[in-house]
Amino acid sequence: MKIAADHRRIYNIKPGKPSPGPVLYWMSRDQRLADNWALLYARQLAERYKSPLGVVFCLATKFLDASWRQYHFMIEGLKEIESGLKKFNIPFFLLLGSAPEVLPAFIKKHGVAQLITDFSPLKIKQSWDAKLAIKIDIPVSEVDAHNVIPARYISDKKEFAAYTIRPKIHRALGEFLTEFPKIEANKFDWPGKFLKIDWANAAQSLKINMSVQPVSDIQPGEKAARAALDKFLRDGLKKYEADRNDPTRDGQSGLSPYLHFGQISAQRIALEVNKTRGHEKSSSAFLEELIVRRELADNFCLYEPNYDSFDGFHDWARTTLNNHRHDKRTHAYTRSQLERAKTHDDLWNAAQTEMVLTGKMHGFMRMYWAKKILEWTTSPEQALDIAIYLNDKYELDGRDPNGYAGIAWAIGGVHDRA
DNA sequence: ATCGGCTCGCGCAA
DNA sequence: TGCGCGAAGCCGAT
Repeated sequence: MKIAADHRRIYNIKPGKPSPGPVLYWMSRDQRLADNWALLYARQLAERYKSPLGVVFCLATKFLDASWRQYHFMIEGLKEIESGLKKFNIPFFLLLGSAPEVLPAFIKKHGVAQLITDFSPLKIKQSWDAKLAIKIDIPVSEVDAHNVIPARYISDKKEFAAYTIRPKIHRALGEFLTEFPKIEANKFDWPGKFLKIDWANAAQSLKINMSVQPVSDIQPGEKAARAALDKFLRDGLKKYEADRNDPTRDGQSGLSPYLHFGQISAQRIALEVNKTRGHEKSSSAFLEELIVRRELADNFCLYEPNYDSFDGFHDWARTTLNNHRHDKRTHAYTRSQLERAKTHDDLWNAAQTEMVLTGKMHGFMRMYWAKKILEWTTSPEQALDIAIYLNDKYELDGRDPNGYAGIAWAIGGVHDRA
């Protein structure tokens, strides 16, 4: 008996009756084969309609402020998916360009009958979905493969703070924090031959900043993600409660780059943490970060279109920030000075340098880092722009709802007390 | 260092 | 309508 994807994970972007023909999963945010509800659902449809199944990834020539560091991390993960899909009789296609630019022709050429995609609350993915939907005439469904509790299901509005979403999440966990079925090989062959993907050519198509180099001590991909999880379960979890907020210790999980690219499932991490025993305080603190705070960030971006601007802050926060627009700054720095870690503050410079060199900043330092940018620039709008620019350009886990929500918290009091 | 008063909107209980 | 409460609180008095 197969476990079907929960209907509450599925949202019809474009309703319609599927005709016979191939099922296509347009993979975007959830770049993995294991524990992926969008892939499982697509596989389920292919079984029901006795159809071939393919997976496509559309490589946009640029994505927000992503640089070669993040594209490299992502492309290495996608290479693993290309080879991994072979044993499931599912071809992997890489198209160069954004989905609304390149998918309609592909769908037409291959007679695709239904399209499945994964869920992201970010404006860029939502707008790709909408633009694509009006260009094609087949049904399109979105599956929330990223959240343990689907974002559209847990709440239909912008939550005020963690304490308003937390009880909803805890009530729903019993139903959603369940084991995944294993993906099985598809029974129906995709017609035609496939060329091996030319990854070098794909990299050359990018119009991005190539000077931010890949990092060497975080290995990309689904296998590396699982290894990092196993290491955390073995060595890190027991010290998590005590060490996580000390930037001089290695007390955090290090899983956020993998979570950001969907190279590991949060639900998988939660299941494995729940299998451990004896570190209840650490486990519950970690699950609060992994589930409540992460899914609160998705909720913020889904229901607040101004998640990356001043207008997304509460009235009381905008009032306060407006009242202090002309306060004298003891230090005022340009974006370039901040980017090059040229401030008077050794601690801030160290955090900034850590991010530039390693692609991550300790979570506790991120608060200090962002709040000082507000203090040392001439307007909250400028502070927000600079924080987002730096975060998106250097952090492996940038360009993520967590980043936008975290920066909005630091600069605009989002999810904080008034 | 510690303490108490304070913000203001949400959500539950009554 | 009242009341308790909030991610790593804020601030001034002692």
